[in-house]
Amino acid sequence: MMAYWLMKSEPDVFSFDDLVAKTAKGEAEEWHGVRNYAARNNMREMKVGDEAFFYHSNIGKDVVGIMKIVVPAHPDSTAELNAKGEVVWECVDVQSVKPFPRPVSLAEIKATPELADIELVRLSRLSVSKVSEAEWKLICKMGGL
DNA sequence: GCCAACGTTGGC
DNA sequence: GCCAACGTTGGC
Repeated sequence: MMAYWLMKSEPDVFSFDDLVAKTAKGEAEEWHGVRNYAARNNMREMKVGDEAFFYHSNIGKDVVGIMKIVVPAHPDSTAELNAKGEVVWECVDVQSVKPFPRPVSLAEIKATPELADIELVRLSRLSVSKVSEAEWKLICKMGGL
């Protein structure tokens, strides 16, 4: 079964446009740098073909587009090993699917009663969160898709 | 720049 | 295993 996700990135570090440019060249982006177990566990659950919202945190604070998982969870090449020499941190690889004609802001999401339970709001510090099918469809609609 | 919400660390 | 202290994220 297909699942939906939301992944945050600070656009001055890596933006949706950066992902679109990479995808246009036929490359995928390794979503490295996640150092939180709940976020990692979510990435471990992702399957190739799952779709995720790209959220710009700090700057913009809006959902700007859709991406897809193209490689399932694998060791994060930027992560250090733990004391036992084990890889603790993992990441998936993603490519862009399409931008939203109109970005959906965090303020709009918070102002929408149907989205009151979305993890983006409920677990505000989690950088990789789950999105229900109903939430996904509504946010796509709000974004003009 | 501040602060709330959480996660992590380390002493006991 | 508990909990205080501290660090980080991210919105405001």
